[in-house]
Amino acid sequence: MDLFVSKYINKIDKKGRVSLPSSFRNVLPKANRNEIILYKSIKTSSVEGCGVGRLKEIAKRINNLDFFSEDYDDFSTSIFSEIITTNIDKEGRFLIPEELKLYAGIKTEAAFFGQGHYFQIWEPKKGQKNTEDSRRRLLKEKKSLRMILTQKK
Amino acid sequence: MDLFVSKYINKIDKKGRVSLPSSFRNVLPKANRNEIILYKSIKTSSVEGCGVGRLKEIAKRINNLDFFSEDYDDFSTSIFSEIITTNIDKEGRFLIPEELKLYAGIKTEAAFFGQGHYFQIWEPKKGQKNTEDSRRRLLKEKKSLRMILTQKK
DNA sequence: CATATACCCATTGACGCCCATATAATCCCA
DNA sequence: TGGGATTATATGGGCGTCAATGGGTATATG
Repeated sequence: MDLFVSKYINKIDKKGRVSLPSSFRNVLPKANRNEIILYKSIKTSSVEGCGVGRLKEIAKRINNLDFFSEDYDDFSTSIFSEIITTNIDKEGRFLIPEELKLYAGIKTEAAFFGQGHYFQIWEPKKGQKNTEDSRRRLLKEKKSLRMILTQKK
Repeated sequence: MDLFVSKYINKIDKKGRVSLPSSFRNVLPKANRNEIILYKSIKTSSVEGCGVGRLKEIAKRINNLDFFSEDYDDFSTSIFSEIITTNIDKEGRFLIPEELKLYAGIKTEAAFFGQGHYFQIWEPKKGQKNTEDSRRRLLKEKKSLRMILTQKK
């Protein structure tokens, strides 16, 4: 499985370390298995994360923009300067920077939610609520849900 | 990681020295790890910096502009004639030239913003404001943001 | 000679690496 | 197939190393 799936709740120890769920670690390419990137979610109060490979693709796209345009600066500021790289230790743990923990309201426990090509880290209760809200919204639109699930390509 | 990412705020000591963030130093090629180039940002009141290798890339970008346009002269004058090379000492510190500090309004602290293939140095508060403004502009253009972030492949 | 800059050394706190344990999952063989 | 043995995962803690910072002294440069 090369996608981030499922949900896990892990503890944050005194030093601020938290285990990246084992199944998430296995999604990372063997080459860069000891490094991930974290950033504030744009739409939710959670932290999002993924492997560095995804960042390199984004870098490539930004680099193709007009170098002297305002957009170029905006993208590179909003993306590169807000991204934080974190190292994963031999036990599979990493540190969530203080600023990001604050943004997501995370204190002693972190809830990891697989999102396919990336994952989200929530304060457990907020994450739970988000799941419920999101499911409720989805049920209101069964039609479009069916469309996605039955789509042939 | 071979890109300048994240944000760091470092102090400038009495002698005017400031540490280049460790993760930024690691982006520089092992060969020229003790030298960077600095110049005034064209579009913002910040100082931009990068490894010496990046110069060639900048030259190429400018070369792609219309040779007879005003922009060509302006960019090439503004950038090339104003570039300053600076040495990094054994502790990873360097001096920001007085003129550049003045240009960016930097006094006692320097905020380093990763920008992918280069970085910016801001007076912390101005840098903070720039980040917010830039993010605001981008959110107005959700479409283009999605274009950059969406992974297809 | 005066100022600026490079080199050396010291301090502090954060982080990485190592080792240890408990619990859970998996395996393996009688 | 059952149950003990092995392995993996999550978690806790000690300790050495490194990054950021401060300061003294030598060296250079005009």
